[in-house]
Amino acid sequence: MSEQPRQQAPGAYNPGVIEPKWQKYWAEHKTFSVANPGDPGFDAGKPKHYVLDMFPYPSGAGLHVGHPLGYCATDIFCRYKRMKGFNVLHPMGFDAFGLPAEQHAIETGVHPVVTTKENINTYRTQLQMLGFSYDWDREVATCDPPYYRWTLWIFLQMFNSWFDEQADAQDETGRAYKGRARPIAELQSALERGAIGVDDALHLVRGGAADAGPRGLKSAARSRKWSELTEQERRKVIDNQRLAYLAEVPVNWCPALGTVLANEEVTADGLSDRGNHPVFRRPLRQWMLRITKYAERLLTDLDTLAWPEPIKLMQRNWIGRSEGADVDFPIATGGPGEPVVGDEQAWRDRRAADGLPSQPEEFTIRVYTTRPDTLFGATYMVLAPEHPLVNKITADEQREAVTAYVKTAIHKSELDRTADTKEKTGVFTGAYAINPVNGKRIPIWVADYVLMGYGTGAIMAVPAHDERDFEFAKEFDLPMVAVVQPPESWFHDAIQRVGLDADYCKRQGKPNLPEQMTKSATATAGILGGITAQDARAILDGDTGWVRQVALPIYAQDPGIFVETFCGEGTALNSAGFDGLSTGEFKARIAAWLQEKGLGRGTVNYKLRDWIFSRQKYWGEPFPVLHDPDGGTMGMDERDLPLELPEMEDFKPTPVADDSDALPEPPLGRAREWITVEREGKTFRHDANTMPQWAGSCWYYLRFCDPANPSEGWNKDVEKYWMPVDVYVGGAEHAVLHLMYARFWHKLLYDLGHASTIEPFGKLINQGMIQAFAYRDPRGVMVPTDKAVECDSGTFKHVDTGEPLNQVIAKISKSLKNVVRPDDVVTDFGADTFRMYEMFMGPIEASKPWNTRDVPGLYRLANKIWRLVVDEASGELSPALTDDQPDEALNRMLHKTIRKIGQDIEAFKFNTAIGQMFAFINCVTPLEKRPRSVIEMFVLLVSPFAPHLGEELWQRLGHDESLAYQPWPECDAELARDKEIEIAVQINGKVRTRLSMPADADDDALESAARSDPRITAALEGKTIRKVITVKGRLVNIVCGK
RNA sequence: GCCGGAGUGGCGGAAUUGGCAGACGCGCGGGAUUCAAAAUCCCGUCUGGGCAACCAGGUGAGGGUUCGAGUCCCUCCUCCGGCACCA
Repeated sequence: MSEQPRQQAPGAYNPGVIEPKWQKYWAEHKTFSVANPGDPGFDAGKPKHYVLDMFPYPSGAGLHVGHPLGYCATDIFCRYKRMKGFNVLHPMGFDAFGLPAEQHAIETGVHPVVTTKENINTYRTQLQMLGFSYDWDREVATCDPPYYRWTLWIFLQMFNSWFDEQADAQDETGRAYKGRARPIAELQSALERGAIGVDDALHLVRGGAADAGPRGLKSAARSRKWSELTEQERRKVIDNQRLAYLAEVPVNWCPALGTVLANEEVTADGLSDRGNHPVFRRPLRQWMLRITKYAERLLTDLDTLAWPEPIKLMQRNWIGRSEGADVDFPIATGGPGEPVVGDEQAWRDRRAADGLPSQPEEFTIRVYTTRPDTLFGATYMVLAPEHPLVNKITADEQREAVTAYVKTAIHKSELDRTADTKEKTGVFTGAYAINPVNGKRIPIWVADYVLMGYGTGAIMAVPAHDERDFEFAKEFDLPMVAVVQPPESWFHDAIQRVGLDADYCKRQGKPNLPEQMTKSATATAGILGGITAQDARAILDGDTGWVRQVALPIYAQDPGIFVETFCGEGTALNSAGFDGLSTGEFKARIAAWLQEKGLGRGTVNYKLRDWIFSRQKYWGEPFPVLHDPDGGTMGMDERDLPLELPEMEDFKPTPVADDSDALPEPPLGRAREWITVEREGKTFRHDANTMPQWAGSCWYYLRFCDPANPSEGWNKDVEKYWMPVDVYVGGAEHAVLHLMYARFWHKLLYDLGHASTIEPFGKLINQGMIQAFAYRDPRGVMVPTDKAVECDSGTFKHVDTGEPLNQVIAKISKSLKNVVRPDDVVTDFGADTFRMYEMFMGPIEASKPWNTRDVPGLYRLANKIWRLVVDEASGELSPALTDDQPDEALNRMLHKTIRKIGQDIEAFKFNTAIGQMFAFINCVTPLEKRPRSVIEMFVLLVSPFAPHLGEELWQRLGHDESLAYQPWPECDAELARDKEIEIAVQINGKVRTRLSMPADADDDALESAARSDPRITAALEGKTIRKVITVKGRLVNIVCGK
């Protein structure tokens, strides 16, 4: 640190002394511990406020200056709220399970428990050093058995619940909605009573992984009564409905980390969120949480939250609700390789004769589409490589090609499969389906541009009106039929911008058409045939008239001639009885029509997937279940919780090759004694997986309410008092991870009666990222900060090479060596200065660069505040302090400051609140006499920002008690009011002069004052006044002409 | 590609939501104090012209609405964040 402050005078401001003093005082007096309802000392007369920080993962590096940004904000807010008379719950804890500790253990052999404890101690020391007013009695760490006991307990609640989509439910305000979780026992009894049929219980919402589950059972148990099912079948029916369930699903397998990852933990590049290792798809039997059942509520309840709109939007996009239709496409009869049997008429006849929807379920392909209005344009179908029907329908002569394709597609990493090239690949299966709306036979392909994870894993392809299908059809020369007529402007645009597709025309026997078209109008006319040269000219000029006569017929006949496809809304075409309908009307009608014809139904679909909840790791919560030898799984008895992790020394995953089919064995699998449980002569096994990092943070805000409760996760009454969290502050990187998962758990707990609100977090504030300077060499390569040196006046050079460097703003990262630790700043300037600097940097939500150069400005502020009270030379109270009453001007400044700081804290605008402190200081410092009452109030105003300084000055001003619960100063609006204000006088919108006017001067007074001002009369000389606009308290604008 | 957010002095940022652009801080320049320095205090600091009062221009670029635009509308550029073959 270049600028070392020094203390000389005995009474000089010395944060190195006063800060530890007050931190000790707060700890000893438990100043910030807050009582729960029912506890001694609880004050029921006060309103509550629950202010929560996103608790940190205690990494080995300790806090850097980015972490405390949000913590400073909430601390100021909490201190303010206490002074405003609230019971404030402000806890802190540690999200302590997770990969890095385990990685570290593998590298160093130090047990995660040890490193985690050490890191937590470091974090706690750093946080206390910054003077945050947490209630440390409520500290929790998610890796402590007394904590994760209840994480397991919540898991058991999920395991022992099902989601009843028909159930009536209401939120805490009484608003009614459908669908909620219920105990699984209620499903069982309903099945026994026959209140729910087996078929209903088997009806599984798509998107749940169980959909791909026991297909055999599905048809075997279908249409049978509960009493007719075997015990095993019954158990499968029940297990299929649990909100926590086991399923074999394609997962994101990361060999380098030796674990499976959630979709949310895999980046767009197909790399692991943590560590950037490649991730592969492979099927594994996994614990899943049925978050998809909550998709609708997670979506609609966003509207009730005071969250930043961009975060809500990210969640909406992640949930990805869309409306469309499911349509069943029968597989063509006669079987693969056999002669074509069905044509349109034959198919219709058969349907009519049978009065039935075509074929048994096993021989239809169900697709989901958001554009059922384009059904008549479906000219082929595509199955995802993982689709279960691929194998069944593939014709013998295509089998080899299909198998090879499927194999490579499935083993492709996410990276390859979503690579930017997006070149379409695929293989024909040899089989055909019947387009159910017109009976046309259409080929069925397999292609990896269709994803098993979305919709039904199969699509109807409408190349004329879908970009991907269009590309695919062009690649493989599949037929296209236009069924939506685009608006005229589209034709102009398409032809002018991208023209016609030369290659396509060549392949289709229309050689060089676009090339020649552009040459001359006559050539165009010749090529298109049947149109005049004039029309052709019009096409080239992009004139309007030609669309209906020329462009549309070409398009209707073969949309492939155009380079682009039309995916927008228009008017139906080539769609039998639906021709002429707008896309909207068509969509509205077709759902009912499909249903009536037994071909499909309107559906809602979500992108949200069920949550893959197992990790093949040691350092996480173990699953509170027992697997029996028959393959069944039962939840542990709640009384046996917690299930503690076994002692282990080696956490390495069993190595498995990237593309091997061998199952990876998690470290827990090697803890033989722990994992096997003998009971009633049978050998049960615990699960070798653990829960993902997010589990513990899904409910920590509930434990904070009642952290020491030994017999429950939290007491219901206490929860009811504190919840919901009123203000939640943390980084935007959790927009779709933690914030979605926690909402899901909370809703589930609400359904089961363990939580009293449908949402856990009321107001959410996303703190911005603190960045730091970094340096870029002439080639654009980033250079670590310690390799850069400042030359004269703002230019930088490389230490070794001497090359000039550009100073840029970058993320704080170890590799750039631009990490700034708060410890150094606290050592040099004190925590109060650190806090005020972070708050003064800019708006809390904005990203902004740390600049150590700016810190002394806030240190100066702290010193100036100090000197208002203390005489530096003697260490006594400043002789300028008097018992006089403040004059009018000083009172105005004081009350304006009270108002501004209070308003700004409420609005989380701490930067401008500190700006006001500067203004106050600049006003008061020069005064020779400073009324003590005014200074005392100011000390209170400053104290949330600089609490150590505040307490010390408060004490020196003669108060025995901490100021933490002193009433916040009240603003007297009358005293704060300006009597005289400056009015701008404009001529034609340009300020010509300023007048001092009484604050309450009316429009007439303003206008006449403006008109009589000599400068204005001079400027208006020879001009006619057209209009005069007056804005009370602001300005007068005189509009005039020559 | 799609969806968000943001572009204001040398730097961080203000601007009562359509009303005096650049508050406040940093930095820089000048001065006071000091044997000297640190610390502290005072003055100046958007750009161009003028000794000055003052004049002209100015909020990423271009257009528009308005008495008046950093703020609202249209087109475009740049940076940051999210999603990405989602049928």
